[in-house]
Amino acid sequence: MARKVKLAGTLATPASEAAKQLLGCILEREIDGERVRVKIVETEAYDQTDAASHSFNGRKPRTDVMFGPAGHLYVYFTYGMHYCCNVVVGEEGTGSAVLIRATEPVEGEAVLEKRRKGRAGVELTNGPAKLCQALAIDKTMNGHDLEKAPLRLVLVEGQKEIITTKRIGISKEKDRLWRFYLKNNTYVSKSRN
DNA sequence: AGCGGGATTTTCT
DNA sequence: GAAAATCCCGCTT
Repeated sequence: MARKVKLAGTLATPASEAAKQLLGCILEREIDGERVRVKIVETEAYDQTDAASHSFNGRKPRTDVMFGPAGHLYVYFTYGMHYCCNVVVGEEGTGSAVLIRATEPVEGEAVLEKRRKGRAGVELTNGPAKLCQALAIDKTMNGHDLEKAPLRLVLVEGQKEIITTKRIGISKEKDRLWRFYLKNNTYVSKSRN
C-alpha cells in the first residue's frame, strides 16, 4: 500500500537503484480541477558517468535541475516537438535522474483521453513523450518539487517482478542494462530490447 | 508487420 | 551543421 515518505531522502540513491524503486509508484496530477493518477511501469537510469546522459557534459543551464536535490522533476524538450520527464535522484550534485518511459492509468482516464485526442487504452501513456502529453507536462514544470501539487509523486513499497534490459533510443552506452519495467505489464512501451 | 520520412528546437562540435 | 533519452503517418511487403 502507498505510504507517505520523504522523497528526497528515499531517492538519494544511485540512479539504477532509484529507477527500480520508482516502478509501481504513483504520480498524482491535477488538470483543470480533475484528479488523475497513473502508475509508473517503465523507467531508465541516467547519471553523470554515462555518455548517454544529458548531465555527462557537466552542469549547464539545461541540466541544472538534474544536479539539484532528489524528488524534483527534470523536463526536457527533444526532436523539435516532444517533452520527456525525469525524476531527479541521487545525492545532490551527482547529475542523476530517472526517465519515466511508461505509465498505467489508475484514475481520471477520461482526462488523459481528451489530452491525447483520438487515442485510448494503452496508447495513452506507453511512451515518454506520450505520457507527458497526456499528463500536461511541459517545460514550465521543469524543476517542480514532486512533494507539491499539482503534480506529486507517491512512493509505493512492495514486491514487484522487474525485467532489466538495454535502454531505448540512444547511440552511446548502448550496453548498459539500465532500463527497467514491470513484468507482464501491457502499458510498457514495446519497442526493442 | 515493417520500413522510412517529417516535424522542428536545443545543444554540442 | 548534425544529432537528439520520440511519435505518427503513409507506403510497401
